[in-house]
Amino acid sequence: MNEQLQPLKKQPRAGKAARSGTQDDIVYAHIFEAILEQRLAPGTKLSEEALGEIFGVSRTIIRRALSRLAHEGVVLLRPNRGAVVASPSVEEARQVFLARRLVERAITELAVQHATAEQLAELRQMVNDERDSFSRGDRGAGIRLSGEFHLKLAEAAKNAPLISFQRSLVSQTSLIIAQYESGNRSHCSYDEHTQLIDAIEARDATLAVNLMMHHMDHIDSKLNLDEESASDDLHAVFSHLLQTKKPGRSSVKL
Amino acid sequence: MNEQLQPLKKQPRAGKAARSGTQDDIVYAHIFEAILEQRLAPGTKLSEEALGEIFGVSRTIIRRALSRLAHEGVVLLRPNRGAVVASPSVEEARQVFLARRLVERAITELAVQHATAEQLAELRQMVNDERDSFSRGDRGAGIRLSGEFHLKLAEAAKNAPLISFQRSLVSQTSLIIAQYESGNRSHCSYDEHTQLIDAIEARDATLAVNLMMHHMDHIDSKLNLDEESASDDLHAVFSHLLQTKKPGRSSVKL
DNA sequence: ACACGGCACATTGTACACAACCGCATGCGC
DNA sequence: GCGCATGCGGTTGTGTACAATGTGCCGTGT
Repeated sequence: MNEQLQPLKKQPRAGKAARSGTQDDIVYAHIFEAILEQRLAPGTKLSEEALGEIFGVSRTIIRRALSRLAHEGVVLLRPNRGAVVASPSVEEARQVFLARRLVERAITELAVQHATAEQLAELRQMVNDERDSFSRGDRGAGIRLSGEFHLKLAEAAKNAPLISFQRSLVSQTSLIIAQYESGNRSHCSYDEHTQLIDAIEARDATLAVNLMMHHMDHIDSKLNLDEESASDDLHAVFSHLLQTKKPGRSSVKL
Repeated sequence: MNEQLQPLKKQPRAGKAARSGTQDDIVYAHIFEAILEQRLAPGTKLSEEALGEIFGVSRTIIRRALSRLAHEGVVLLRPNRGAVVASPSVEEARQVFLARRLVERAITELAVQHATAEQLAELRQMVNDERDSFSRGDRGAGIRLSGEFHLKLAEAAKNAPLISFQRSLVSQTSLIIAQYESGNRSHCSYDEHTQLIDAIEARDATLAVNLMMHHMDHIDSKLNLDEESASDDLHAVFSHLLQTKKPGRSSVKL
């Protein structure tokens, strides 16, 4: 219960997604990463005090990070009752995907217009990183990098509100993928990402948009939203029974 | 400096936009309203302590409200340097309007599909309130209600992420209108709103979308973004010189 | 006279202490 | 035996003290 990390004051945190930034960012990134990698299951309670001890900061910092996560939809903040990892219902997942189609189409068109050579190079680099993660079998990093690819693409569209919205959608999508993805197939084939970059570099808006829409089709075709639609509510209802701090033994005694 | 309001603990706050909710909401709504009504000019510094005294709450509450306003883009939060009322540049305004066209189109299509009779009735009621405000000459309330109309429409679209995004876009749009609107024309003709409701009620998606797009055209044609485009960067740069707590005397001595 | 450096003030960032609230368990009454 | 009231533990909500940072002013040196 009180296994405490280093107070992370001086930790450069070269690893993973932890941006070198304020303590907020570090805590935020760590929790977010833990959620994406399913080390924190949907429904898990996120106690402020416990997190504060773990990261060696006060509840103030934790609270801000949780607030930010709640704003992006990956954490649910219940007044007077604490925060839990969000467990998006099938309906919520559908809404997120609908919104994403909309936004990705617009982003693609804008990126065709505005993407610079440098940005395209960065995008190609990200696809490489993504491929590496999958080849290493690091599923969590793969999901995260794949999301960051789409976020980077949004930056190429040069529209601040869309970037912000995309960030929220990508976060939620990652959570949904982590929760609903069927089988062991790679959820976001990097080949499609590469083709997309090619189309953007060729300034072929029609092709790029078509590729993106097919990409979206592939993503949600890999999720078994339809099948679980009946049991979904139950899963959400009972998910708090499955709080497993340690992996394994995650079943509930009946 | 220390003219303090009632501690607002027991104030039912029947007036205006102050929803009956937590203290956060009240402070948030008041500051937001003040910004829309231009009682707080863009660039004005929002000191936590001063606001705390004014509203009779501690800095904790103020800080949350400011954070929320910053999320919606109407307040700029500079680390270690406090919060100021955002002063969107022409470029930022263009980005917001681009995003809004996108979102409003989608919302309109979805609203045609999903709007209930009850929601349509509420929308008509809001148009009435809006007309009343303009006939009373209450420009701030008019801008706010007009924004709330578009937000209500988003709710009819039944897509949570879009609603959240629309809330942010509407807030920023309101600020832009307050800052850039030329002349004294009503900025958002309620006639167009009424026609839009009619088209939605008739389930005529094509007509509704056309009306909405024309509505968007009208809104930004009323702003003189183009004219100020040359001086805009300068305006943003020098806006901190114009911090006028008292109206009048807002010019900078050269 | 101007520029640079240091000091003092003001404001924000953080942590902590106390208060309020919720959920649960125990025990009483029916 | 069942249902409800009440007390208790724990968690969150809020206020406040202290630390850290940024800003502006003033003095000094060139």
